[in-house]
Amino acid sequence: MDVKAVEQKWQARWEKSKLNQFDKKATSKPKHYVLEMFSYPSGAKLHVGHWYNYGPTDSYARFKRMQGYNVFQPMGFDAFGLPAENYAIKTGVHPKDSTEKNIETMEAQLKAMGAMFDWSAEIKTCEEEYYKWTQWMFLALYKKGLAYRKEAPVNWCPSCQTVLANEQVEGGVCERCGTQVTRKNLTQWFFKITDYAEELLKGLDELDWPEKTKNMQRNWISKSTGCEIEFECENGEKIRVFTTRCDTVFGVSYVVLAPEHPLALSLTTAEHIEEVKKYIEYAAKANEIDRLSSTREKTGVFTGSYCTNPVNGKKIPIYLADYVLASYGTGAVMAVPAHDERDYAFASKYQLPIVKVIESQNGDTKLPYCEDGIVVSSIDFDGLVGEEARNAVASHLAKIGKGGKKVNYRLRDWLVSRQRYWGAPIPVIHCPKCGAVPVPEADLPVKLPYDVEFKPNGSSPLANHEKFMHTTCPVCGGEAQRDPDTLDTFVCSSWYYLRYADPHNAAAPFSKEKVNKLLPVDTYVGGAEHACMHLLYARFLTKALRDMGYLDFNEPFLRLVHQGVILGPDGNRMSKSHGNVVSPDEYVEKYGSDAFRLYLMFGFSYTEGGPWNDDGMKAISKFLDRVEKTVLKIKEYKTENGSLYGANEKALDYARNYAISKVARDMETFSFNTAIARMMELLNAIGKYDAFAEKNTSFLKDTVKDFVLLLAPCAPHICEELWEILGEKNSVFLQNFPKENPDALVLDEKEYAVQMNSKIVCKAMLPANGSQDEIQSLALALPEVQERMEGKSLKKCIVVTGRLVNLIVG
RNA sequence: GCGGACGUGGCGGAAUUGGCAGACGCGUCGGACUUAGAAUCCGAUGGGAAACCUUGCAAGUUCAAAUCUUGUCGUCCGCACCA
Repeated sequence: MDVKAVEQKWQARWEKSKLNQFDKKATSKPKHYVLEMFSYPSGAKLHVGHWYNYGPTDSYARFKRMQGYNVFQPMGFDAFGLPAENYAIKTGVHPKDSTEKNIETMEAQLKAMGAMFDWSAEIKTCEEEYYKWTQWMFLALYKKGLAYRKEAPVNWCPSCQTVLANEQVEGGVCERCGTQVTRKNLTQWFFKITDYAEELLKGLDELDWPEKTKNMQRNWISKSTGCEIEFECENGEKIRVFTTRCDTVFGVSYVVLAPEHPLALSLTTAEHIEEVKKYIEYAAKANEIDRLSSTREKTGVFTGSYCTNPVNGKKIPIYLADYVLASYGTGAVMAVPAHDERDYAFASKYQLPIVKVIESQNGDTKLPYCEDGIVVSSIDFDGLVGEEARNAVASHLAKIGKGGKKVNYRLRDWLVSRQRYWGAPIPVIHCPKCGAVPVPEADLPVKLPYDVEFKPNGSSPLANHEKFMHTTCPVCGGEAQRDPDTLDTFVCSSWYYLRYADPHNAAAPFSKEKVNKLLPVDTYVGGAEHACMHLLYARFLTKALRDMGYLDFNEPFLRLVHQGVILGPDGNRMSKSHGNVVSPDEYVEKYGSDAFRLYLMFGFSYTEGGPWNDDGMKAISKFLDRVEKTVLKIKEYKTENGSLYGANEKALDYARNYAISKVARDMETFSFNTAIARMMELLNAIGKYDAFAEKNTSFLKDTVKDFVLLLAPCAPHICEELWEILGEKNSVFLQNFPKENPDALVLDEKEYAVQMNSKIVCKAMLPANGSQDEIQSLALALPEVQERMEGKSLKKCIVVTGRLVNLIVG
């Protein structure tokens, strides 16, 4: 078969007949929205990772289609972003030009893959008709009070020359370029994702997502239930601390503020001011180096002030220390050295009192003792344990007006402004009189100008574009400046799956009706690296849009699958420096798109991935050759012996229906490797039956047809061709996926493993549905059993119907 | 440090969820067809001469463990002073 010609033939036919498009009219079929994470138009060509994401998932989509679903599978490009801009800085090619060119080549390649993408719904996030609505999203959130601007210590990547969201910092390092991130106090735009912390956490329980991913999100949101306690200072200021261990409040020996705490300076006495200022400076610098290590030696400084422990009136010194984070809880903690390792280390170093107020229930209390235990030396609360003690203390604090129960989350608000060029401009105007004013919706989009000097200089490239920056205030009409920042590209990708439902709507981001009909996404497939970024942001935006009345569902992605990673043949991650990059093109050229896709499905467990192997590629190609040969041979047979149905036919019928039932199950669970293994078995069974001199050829032909239908989602071009060769007129993808005939799967006898005292003695054909007694007596009658029964008697017999019988003798 | 996942032939990987470990395929070996090779087809293939031994290692529960429990080693990932 001329694979190339066959691929082109069918791709052209599919396009002409609009076979790949979602049927907007069909109402009787249930919809199924299959989505692959859209790609960033980098470099020029699709890499193995793209094929591995899109190929098998497309086979899943085709499978669902043949099962009778109205499948929607769109594709688009996440086109804004840093790489294009960095490339521009290096080469001088404008990001818009390089991006558009890259998209063009990638479109052609994606089409050559033969996936049933509905290109009529294509999205490119860098186009005005799309980013207009990204800006609209920003304004909608702003109006709802979910977008705000504030000065805060933020993450700054010195290499990318922009601020980053918390989620984009991995271990203190920029997620993109690996540069150490520094901290800066800057005024930036944030989305109030924290308003949804609880729902984002709870919603995970309902989702059909990998547990690991759900746990990563849980971990990232990190809910902690505790208590806020107010310590009043001598000068009347009040310090609120957050603690999960209010049962230790009688053991507080000092209070610590983060160096950035707003009260840090006002609480410092004249005597200590020099030292404190020096420490704050030191801490700011230390922040930049590493405040990451928990093994780092604790440092701090005394402010000279004292506050009062609300439960016992004790006078308590106030310290500053950088082991307390300004951004979590209240930025202040009560230190209980006896029952917290960090406080213990600090107190030991600065010779602060260590007061034991918890005792281990088994009597052995070695400090610092950080487990739950019996409260001691705490007046009314003595004798209470753990949660019980915490409840009692919390309600006491509430009663005296000094605090009470409080829930905290580790999740921070999403910082969305970026000091870069290639993104959607933030639709805000800064007026000297009116402050930050949103751009009226009618004026959207705020167009990204083309002629911009985008060499980074620490400020936003747009800031230097006079024409862009200069504008008038929509409120007062006076002279004003545009916001020079652009939106994080994760904002663009946090709603694209909604736009696909209504991609050409010029009046709104999408119609509520269309989105409610097509969403949520039923099956979403993409890399695991987005667990705490894209996948979290998209959930947030969906919930926010729901609360604003734009849609009626709670979660965007009902089911999530992560594909694994294909490594180089040497087992390392593919990279140019390793010299182990496998380029799909050569293989597609040599073996065809179907063979390449099929190898990716068969050679790995889909969610695991693994090292590339050339021999496996050849093996799959051989399998496809055998398929073709078999079909060509059997198609020539005259249909005869239609009523012949003996043991051989029964065996082939079993193989056929066994394959049908297993393939359907395995395709559903993305177990593509085993699905294809079952098809190989069926092909072997077909070959075996074909070797018989006397055979029922019309039955054989039907079986071969079923085989082609089973394989069609995985090898779409070749199976279309074979389907046509078999004399069929309509596309194989308009056929129903075969359904198994349960009768054919019923066997009279099955091979049982016969065990005596749990050791296998022999194997025997016994009634498939025999009763306990029946199987037992048949087993006992077996010669191999009789032999070993001499002088022994049966104590017990275990029968697993259809599989095994275990005779316990003694 | 905390949390999670994983560990099965020479290799990629299966195992109806506690029921014959090693499906399917690669590789290897043998054979057929060939002057020969390539391709193709057929057969064998966890180890061991055998009793038997085998799912990282060591215990345990069970009639029965790759699967459950505990400990231990190793690999990978996530979080990292979160009070």
